[in-house]
Amino acid sequence: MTEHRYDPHAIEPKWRAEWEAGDLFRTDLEAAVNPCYALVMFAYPSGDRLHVGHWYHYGPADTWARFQRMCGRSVFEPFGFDAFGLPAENYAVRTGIHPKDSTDRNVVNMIEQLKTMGAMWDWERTLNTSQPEYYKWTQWLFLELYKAGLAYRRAAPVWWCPTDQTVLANEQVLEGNVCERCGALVEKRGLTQWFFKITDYADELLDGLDHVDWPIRTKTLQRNWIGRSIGVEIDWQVGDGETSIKTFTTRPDTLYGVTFLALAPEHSALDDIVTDAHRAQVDAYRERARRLSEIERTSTDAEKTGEFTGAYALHPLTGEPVPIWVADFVLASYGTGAIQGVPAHDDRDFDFVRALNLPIVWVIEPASTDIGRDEAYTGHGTVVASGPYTGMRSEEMLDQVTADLVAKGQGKATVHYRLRDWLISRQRYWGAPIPIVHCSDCGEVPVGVHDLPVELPYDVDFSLGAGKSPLERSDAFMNVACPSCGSEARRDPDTMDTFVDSAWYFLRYLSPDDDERPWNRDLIDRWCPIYQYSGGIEHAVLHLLYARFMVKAMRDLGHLDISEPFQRLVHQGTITNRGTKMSKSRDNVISPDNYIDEYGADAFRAYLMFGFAFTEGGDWKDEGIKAIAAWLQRVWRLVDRHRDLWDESAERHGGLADSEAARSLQLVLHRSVKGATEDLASWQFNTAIARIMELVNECYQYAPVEETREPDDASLLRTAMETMIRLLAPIAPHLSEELWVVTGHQPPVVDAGWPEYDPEILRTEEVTVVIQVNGKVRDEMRVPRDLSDEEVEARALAHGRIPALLDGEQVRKVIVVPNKLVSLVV
RNA sequence: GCCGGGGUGGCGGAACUGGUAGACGCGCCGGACUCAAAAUCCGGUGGCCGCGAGGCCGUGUGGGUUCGAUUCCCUCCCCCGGCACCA
Repeated sequence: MTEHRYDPHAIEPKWRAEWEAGDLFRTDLEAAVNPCYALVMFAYPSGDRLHVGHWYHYGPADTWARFQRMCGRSVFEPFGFDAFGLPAENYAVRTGIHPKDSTDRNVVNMIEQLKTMGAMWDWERTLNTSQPEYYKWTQWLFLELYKAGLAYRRAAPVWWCPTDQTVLANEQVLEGNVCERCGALVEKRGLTQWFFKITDYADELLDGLDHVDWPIRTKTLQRNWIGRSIGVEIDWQVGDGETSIKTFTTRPDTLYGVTFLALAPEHSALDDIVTDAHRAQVDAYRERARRLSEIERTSTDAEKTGEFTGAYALHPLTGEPVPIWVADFVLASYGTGAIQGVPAHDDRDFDFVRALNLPIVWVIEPASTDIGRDEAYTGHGTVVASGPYTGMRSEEMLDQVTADLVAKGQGKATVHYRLRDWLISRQRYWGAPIPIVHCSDCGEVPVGVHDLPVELPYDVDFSLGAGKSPLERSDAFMNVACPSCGSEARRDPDTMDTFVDSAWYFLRYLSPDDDERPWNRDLIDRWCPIYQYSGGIEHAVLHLLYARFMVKAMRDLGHLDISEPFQRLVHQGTITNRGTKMSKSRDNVISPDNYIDEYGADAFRAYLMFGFAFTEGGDWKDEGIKAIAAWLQRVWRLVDRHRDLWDESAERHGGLADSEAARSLQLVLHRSVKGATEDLASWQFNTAIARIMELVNECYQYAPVEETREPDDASLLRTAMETMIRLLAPIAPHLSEELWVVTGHQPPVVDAGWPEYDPEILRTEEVTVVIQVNGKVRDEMRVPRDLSDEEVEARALAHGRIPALLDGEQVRKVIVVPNKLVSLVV
């Protein structure tokens, strides 16, 4: 028997070439059986080398997809590139290399490396958002939304990044004032920009979350971001009823606790209501507020300030006058820009009256009495000092007072959202041009569908202009005949947010070469919603929200029949090095290349799956990959040592050996299949591999190196190893393919079917039952399965040292958990 | 502050609906093989006490429910992520 060494570098390229030659991963989309669209978030080609993060995400995702295919499903696993965007453009500005050139080069290099992963990607169906064949349809989407009134242009205070020289969407501003892309501090500017009306879908975006199988964390992030507040708008008459002010509150049950109203400094009614005696101070206050940055104004630490307007509003229920203040902690952008001040039951209002020495009126008593009056009580409780409502539960009053206000015409039930419309225009070069023409006669005119794409010109000075889109410098691009009247007009110089590109790419994968329509509706009906999506949680309120919006909007415009794009979602964790995120500036980047050169792609994949819990990630350890590489060698040796079992000339025997060792192997075999099956299905790769390790260990136990085997044993051992190879196939695809052939089978192992287990075999004849005395484990016994409770109790009482432990004491209670334990209480 | 997630051996991490805590692996200790080492194969490995049988303790803290709690309830502490004058 010659020893054949496991050499990943010989095996891996060989099998990848075979798979490619056999067109193995080109899914027949029309003839799909039980379709499984396995989607990974596509890649951003900003560098040309894959990093550990790519492998950590894509390797396990492919393992999951391979598992599904082995289970008999038609699996579609595409890959593409999110190629437009800031990093490529900033790189271009820095180096002078055109973003198209660097991006195209990076894509080629990345594909080459991605192929070494041995994944099932269908490279015939790939896409690149920076290609006209793709962005033509991104522009088409824009026009569809525009026609439906879901894309509109308006002047608004928007976030501006001074470093990237462009506006940003709210979702791209982190921690209140940091650019998601470059980390610079952003500022507010009043600009005319394009928006998508995502707020029209706020309710559906919220409610739809109840019907998708996503991590709770992610759903919570989206829910908080959308921020639905159900409340009531209350009308306040000012003076003799000439003017009225609307406030928004979620707590109308505190209405009798109102001691002031406060308006945002930008509130439009201020000029009308302020009295002459207070006008100078109020104007000065407003001017001060205007000068303060958004950051300073919205800082929770800042001492609250305000100015009395001299005006009073009439309390809608009591008719009492309520002083009206202007205060900068009230935001013009939320609700009605005016609030009812209830210092007793709102933290901010409490701070406000503390700073300005205004009165406090308590109207809700907490259930517990140990709450002092040195802070606001924001919970619910019993209503006091509130006219006819006194004595009610505050929750009750909330509904009642809302109904009463509505009936009297002094209020209406309203819902407010934190979500704002999606700002999609960017003053940058490297993106899809907005397909709008500005005509001095006709105004904004959409480009005709047949004139799409509006091509992004290559030959443009893409250096950063002072707040202007680089495209604006290109007369060749800008000057165009008005599509409506034919007179000279100018194109919109902005490009679209790259999140527009990525909001629909998954629809395009199914028919990436179709130049007649953006997507093939029949195929989408068959393959969508996407059965399984995987990617980083950092997109929880960006890409994942935008894509959901886009699908819903396209459904309403009659282009789709689905309401949610992604049925199931998982997030990979992050791999760190020495406890911190890998980055070039920290000089702690782990390069996959070195490890793959040393251990092979299978070992690299397997390490990432075994060394971490997929959704958690963790710190890179060199010893970890060494260990898994050694284990793959161990697997190889196991099969290699027993090659003669598959010798054609040897006579094969059926039947199972009836020995203790054989029964044990049989049991572990079926237990491993069960465990690996369940764990792979739920992305628990580390435990799936643990189950396979147990099987390998058991095979070694069963056939120690020096021992000869009986023919019957050979049959069982052969089955065990063949099963083991198939269980390993999704994880280490190259090695498994090789072993599958070594053991006399036809490739590919990915179509060899998934092993099944026999639940009857797992139901062993004997079970170990634990005996507890007073809750402590004292002994255990082997008994026949499914023994009656009475018999188990009787045996336990007589077993081993149990009688001695009980020492004649009366057993007061006995609990029997069938086939597991018996608990004796004395 | 609010919302979400999490705290388990020296380490990575397991544990189904409450039922033997620590699977699997790393590391470490021991054995076999070897002139030797590496590699490999086999065994051991939560802590403390004990020659031993065995006992006690142990899943961030303190309490509770239960025959039995990593799991359920309450209190508090710490870590991670998100949101943050959103009314």
